Amino acid sequence: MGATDAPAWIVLGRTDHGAAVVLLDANADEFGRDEIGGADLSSWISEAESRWAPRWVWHDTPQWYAELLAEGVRIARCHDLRLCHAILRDSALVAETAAVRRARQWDAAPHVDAEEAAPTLFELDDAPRNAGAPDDADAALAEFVRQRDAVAGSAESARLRLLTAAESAGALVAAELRAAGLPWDADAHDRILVETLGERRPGGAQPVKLAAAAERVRAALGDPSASLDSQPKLLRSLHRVGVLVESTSRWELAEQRHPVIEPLLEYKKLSRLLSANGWTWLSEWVADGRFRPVYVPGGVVTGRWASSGGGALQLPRQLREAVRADPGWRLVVADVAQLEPRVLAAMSGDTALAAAARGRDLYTGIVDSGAVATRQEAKIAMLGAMYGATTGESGRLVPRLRRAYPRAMGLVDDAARTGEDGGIVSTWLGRTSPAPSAEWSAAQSRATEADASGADETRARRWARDRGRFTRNFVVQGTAAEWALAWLADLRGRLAALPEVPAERGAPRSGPAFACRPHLAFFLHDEVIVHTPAEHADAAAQAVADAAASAGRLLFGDFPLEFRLDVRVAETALKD
DNA sequence: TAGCCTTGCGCG
DNA sequence: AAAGCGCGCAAGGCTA
Repeated sequence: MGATDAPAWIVLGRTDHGAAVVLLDANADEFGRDEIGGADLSSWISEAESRWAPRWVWHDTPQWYAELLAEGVRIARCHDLRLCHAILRDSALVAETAAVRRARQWDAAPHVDAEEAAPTLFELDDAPRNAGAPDDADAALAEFVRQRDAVAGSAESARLRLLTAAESAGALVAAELRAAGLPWDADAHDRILVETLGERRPGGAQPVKLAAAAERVRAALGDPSASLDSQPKLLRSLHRVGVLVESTSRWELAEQRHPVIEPLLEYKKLSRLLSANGWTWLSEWVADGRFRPVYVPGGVVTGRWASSGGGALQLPRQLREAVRADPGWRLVVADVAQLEPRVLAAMSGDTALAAAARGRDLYTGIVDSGAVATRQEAKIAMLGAMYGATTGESGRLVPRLRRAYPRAMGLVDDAARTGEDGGIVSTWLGRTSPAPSAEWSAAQSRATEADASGADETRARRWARDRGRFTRNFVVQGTAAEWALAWLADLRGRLAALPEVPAERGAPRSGPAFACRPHLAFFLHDEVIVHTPAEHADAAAQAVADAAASAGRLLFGDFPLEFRLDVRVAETALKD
């Protein structure tokens, strides 16, 4: 690495023998280019990172960063071309999307590890969508320039810069979360399973307590061979003994009075634990004291992360006790109180709702304002407003919120109306909802034709309402996801600046780039878990809180709203 | 027998 | 059977 001006950006691309690097100045003008052999790549990147702290531009974060992390190289900033392409291509804030939209090769699905990919992935007729984004430097540079132009040409370029930076930072976090893993105590998990399901039995037989529950169900059904795992068969068995339900869901069963109900609900609960997070899950997903789920940034239309494998987004609260810090380490478990209503208050500029949220539980604040009588009512009403409830208690309470918080409610009502009319809506930073499908539009025009049937009209109206509820929620859920990305990105930086502990106090199972300092270990929409040496736990907890305040300012400036956190420092993630 | 669909339930 | 959004996953049943 020779003497050269500091590049603001470095574009990376694959070559046959390693990587091509393109050095760009702050205007994204190229002023240098080099080829690095594969064996030297991580050390070159490491040195460039410490010398210049550039923003790395690459086609797809997991395909570059996983390997760097494995070799102990951490970077501060990147620009993920695939993720940013998806945002800019659809954003209503971009005035001229044609160039980005034309670059179809960047419409790539999230990368899936070769070992996890099903063979069919490459046989489908929409193969180009799954082919992955181009990985050579010239293609990356060209796409980067297109994206820069798209952002620069926007009247809201500051928001789009923030969004693309946050999305890219999220991609780094996702790779780091996978590399670090969530500390998981397999023995504690096993104890929970044995305690709940009973002793494991050989030969694939059901564990003791589960089998006992099954026997009680069969006794109540008067049928020793009744099948409990097949919905149609179970339904017929229930009908035979006079339990006339239409489904076998918990909600409907719970309303029935019959000796079979209690053991059946018990059986379903235990059976669910066994199949979703039993010993099979444990041996498949927990290795060497870590649960390493695959996070998929931007995997949900709203901008939330999805996950692939391991059910990272569905870990039952029941198992939280198995999340356990390494010896001498602690967990900082933090979640945001009522994130979405707070985000709604901020983005709509509703000072009355912000006032209700100040210094307290937001739902309590709504009660104190006199809009509704109880906290439970406030919660049901607020969720109903954000999800589009029209019936039941929720639908009945929403109008009271409309009177008390017209600006906030006006924002979601407008989003719903736009969606019903076939329009698109955008989050605070500019992520934009997909346009309606051709089928949806066809159904709407069909309903306006002179010979449209009543069924045509009913269907069109139902689909319009469905879409209205989607766009109503999109703006809130999507902006909440943006806030959470900003929180994560800021927190990641703060944790990296905390002091290391000596190597012998490290958490070697967390991977070389994290082993000796506080690091993120889990993220779920509005919650983070940080794994930290005990002596830095307070500093890490402070970082979590400071990052939340920082994220609020980054998105909403001086708007008087706090994002309250519930922060706990403990050895397990068990909720008290 | 593979692949798709439905049901049900876990999470926010 | 949730009312009212967004997901992933396992299991059974159906179909080609």
